[in-house]
Amino acid sequence: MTEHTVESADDESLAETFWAVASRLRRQSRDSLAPWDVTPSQSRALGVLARHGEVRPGTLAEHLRIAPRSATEVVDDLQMRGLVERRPDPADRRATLVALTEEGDRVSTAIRAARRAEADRFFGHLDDTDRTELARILRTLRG
Amino acid sequence: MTEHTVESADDESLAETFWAVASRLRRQSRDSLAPWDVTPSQSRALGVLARHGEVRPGTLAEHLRIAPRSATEVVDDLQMRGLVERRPDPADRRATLVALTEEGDRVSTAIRAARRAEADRFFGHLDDTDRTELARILRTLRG
DNA sequence: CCCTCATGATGAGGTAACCTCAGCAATATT
DNA sequence: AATATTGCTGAGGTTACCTCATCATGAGGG
Repeated sequence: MTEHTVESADDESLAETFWAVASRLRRQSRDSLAPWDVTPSQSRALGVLARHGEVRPGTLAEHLRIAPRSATEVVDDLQMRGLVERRPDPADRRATLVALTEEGDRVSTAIRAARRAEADRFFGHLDDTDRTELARILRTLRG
Repeated sequence: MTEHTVESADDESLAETFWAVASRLRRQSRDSLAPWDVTPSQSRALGVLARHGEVRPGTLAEHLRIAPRSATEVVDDLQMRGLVERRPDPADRRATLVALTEEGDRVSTAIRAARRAEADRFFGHLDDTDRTELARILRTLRG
C-alpha cells in the first residue's frame, strides 16, 4: 500500500525502461557523429542519399517521414556544408534533384562505419541469442 | 558485391528497428496525452511531482535529467495551466517549492492511468514470455 | 489552345524542448 | 566581514520539426 515509489523504482514499466535505453542510445549516437559536425537529422538524410542516389526533396521527405518543407531545410544545411548539391531535374522543371557531393560521399561512408561500430558497441553487451530475440521482438512492435 | 541496398533492407540493423519502434511509441504517447492538452515533457514533470510531492525546481530538473533552467520553464507552463503552484521554501528563502494543485493532482492521476493503458495496448501485442524477455534485455542495455 | 487543377519547392512564421551565460538574492564558509 | 556557493530566472540560441501561402510548372478536359 506504500504509495510513494522509491527512487530506484522510478521504473514505471517497460515503457520507462525502453525510454531510458533510447536516451542512452541517442546520446551515444550523437557523440559518435561529433567528429563530422553533422546533426542526427542530417546524418539520416545522408544515409538516404547514399542508399538511393539522387532524389527530389519530396522523396527524401518521404523516406525520412517528415514534411516536404522540412526536407528543404535539411538539404539547405547539407548544401551549406558542401555535402550535397542541388541540380535541376531534367524530367520536370519544377523539381530539383539532391545528390551527394564527393565530400558528402566520403563523409556519409565514414559516418556509416562509425554508426555501425557504435551500434556494435551498444548492442555488443548482449550475447547472440539475446540480440536475435531483441530484434525479433522489436520487429513485432514496429508494426 | 552489390553495393546498393534494396528498399526493404532500409533495416540497417537493430538500431534502426529500435528507432522505428521508438517513434511509434512516441507518437502513440503523444496522442494519448491529447485530451489533457499537456505536452510529454509536462506530463513527465507531473509524474515526478505525483511521486515525490513538492520539490524545488532544481530537484525536479535532476529527476527529469534536464538543466535547472529548463525546469523553470516546464514549471512556468504547468503553472499557467493551473496544474502546479509555486510557494516559498520555508527552509531557504532563495528556493521555491513546486507542488501539484488539486487540478494538477486530478490530471496527473488521469494521465497516469491513460499512460498505463496506452503501454498495455502497445506492449500487449507481445505474449507474456516476450514481454519478460524484452524487459530483461532492455534492463541490460539501460546501463 | 486555354483553363483549371494538381504538384514541387520554398518563404514566412510558429512550436516544443532543450541549452548556455549573466545576474540577483540568499545562504554557507572562512 | 569578505568571499564563495547555491537557487532561480532573464535573455537569447539551437534542433528539428510543423502549417499555410505563394509561385512556377505540368497534366487533363473541353
